[in-house]
Formats: sequence, C-alpha cells, structure tokens
Amino acid sequence: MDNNVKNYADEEHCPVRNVLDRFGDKWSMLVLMLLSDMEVLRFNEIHKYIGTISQKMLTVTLKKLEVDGLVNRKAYPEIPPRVEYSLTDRTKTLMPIIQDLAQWANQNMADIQYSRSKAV
Amino acid sequence: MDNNVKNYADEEHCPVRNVLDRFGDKWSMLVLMLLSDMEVLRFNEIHKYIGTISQKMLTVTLKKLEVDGLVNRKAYPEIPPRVEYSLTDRTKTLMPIIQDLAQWANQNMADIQYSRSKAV
DNA sequence: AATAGTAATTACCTAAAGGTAAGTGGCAAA
DNA sequence: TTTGCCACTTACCTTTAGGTAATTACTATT
Repeated sequence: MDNNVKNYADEEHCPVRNVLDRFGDKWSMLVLMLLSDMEVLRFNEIHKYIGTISQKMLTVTLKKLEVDGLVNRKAYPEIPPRVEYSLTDRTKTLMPIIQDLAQWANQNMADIQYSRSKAV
Repeated sequence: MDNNVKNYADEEHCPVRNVLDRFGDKWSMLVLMLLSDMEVLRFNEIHKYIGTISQKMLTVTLKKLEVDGLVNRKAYPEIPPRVEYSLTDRTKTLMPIIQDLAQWANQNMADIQYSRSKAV
C-alpha cells in the first residue's frame, strides 16, 4: 500500500488546499455570493449587507480576494473616497459551483441539524 | 436600502454558514475526497494516506463528520480494535459538487498563483 | 515478562483568525 | 470651527485551530 499512496495533502501542490483554503474562512464565500447577487457594491454597502462583519475583516477579506484575482477593486479619486467592488471573470466560473454548494446546504441543513441533535 | 437588506450572515439560520463551516477546516474535504476514492478505510489507513495529519486532528475531523451524518463509523468488537469509515448517502450527493470545486481549483490554480505573485 | 498492534484520548503549547475601538486624511457643508 | 462622510489602518486582545508527545485498554505473540 505504501507506494501507491496518493499525494493527498501536499501543501505546495494540492490545488484544493492551495486555492480553496482561501475561501474556507469566515467571510469570503459570503462576500462572493453577495457580489454575485448585487454585481457592484461599495465598501460600506457590503458592510451593511453583512451586518456582523467587522470593518477590519471586510478589508482583509476583500484584499485577499483581490490579490487572488477573484474580485475587482475600482477606486475613484474623489473626496470622500468611493471604491466599487465586483466579481472578476475568473470568479464567474466559480460562482455556479458555490451556488450548488449553497443549494446543497439549504437542502440538507435540516437533516444535518437533526443528526447533530442526536449526537448529544 | 436598509429594509430590503438580505440576511446574508445570520449565524443561526444561514445554511451556508451553518453547514459549510463544517468542512472549511483544514482536513474535512481531504478526508471526504479520500473516502470517496477508496470507499472504505480504517483509521490508520486514512492516517497513512494523509501523511501530514496528526492523530488528534484525524480523530476530531472524523468525529465532526460523523456527528453531521457525513461519514459512517463502523467499529468491530475485536482486539486490536478495527474501525471502518465510509461516506453516507447524504455525502454522496455532496461529492459531485466537491469534485467540481476541486476541478475548478485545478484549472485555476496557476492563474491564481500568478495573480498572487503580481500582488507583491 | 515484554512487546506489538489499533484507535483513540489527554495535557500542553503555539500560531492564526478574528473582534473592538480608536484614529487617519481630506474636503464640503453647517 | 466643528462635524460628517468614506474607506480604510492600527494597536491590542480573546478565541479557536491545530500541533506534539505521552498515555490508555485489551489481547496475542514472542
């Protein structure tokens, strides 16, 4: 068995680890889904939609998504500042999968919560 | 705007938060994918396949998946103990989505790493 | 009598994630 | 002259995730 063991956890090369780690955090998926629904949003709009995210974490989350090329950031040189966020083309191929995931979660939440309740 | 704001982050009711939080951790997806490939595995087999997971985290991960009804645990009353893990029917409807996610990660990893490298 | 084998469990520790609250810059309006 | 607006940034703190290494229970084998 030992020499046909696949590389299931190679941190450097495993795409799942390397890429999906990035939105396994608390807020990224939520931000992506919101932007998918609303198309373009300013910083404070996102902040209001997701009532419970802190300003700091919204900054961090958006910056990580931007660095990965999953979100566009467009800053207008105005006072007070205006910054608009939207999804990139790359993200648009991802969203259907995330929507499937969300749908699965919707369909299975009740059963899963029932399982949890039985587990004491 | 304020009164048509959707409930994007309600911790108690949002299915995405409530359900998908559970495999946004470091190991759950990997364990699910491995079990999907191999069908039935013992504790130590999983441990060997995923060379870098600690015994403690494998225990924790499997228990959480079991509690959610995503993994079956079958213990044989033998000495030394034998415990076999496999996916549940509930998980089998989830795996195609996870496979899609993995495929997307595969297809986009190179681009994303390039984006990251440009971001300094 | 000692050791090996399996599936954990436990105590302890470190690092990372995330929250809070205050501050920044620059202009316009009161 | 103060206040408000916006998009952050910073310092500080708490909580959670995850790692290490030792230990457990039970029996068969050496």
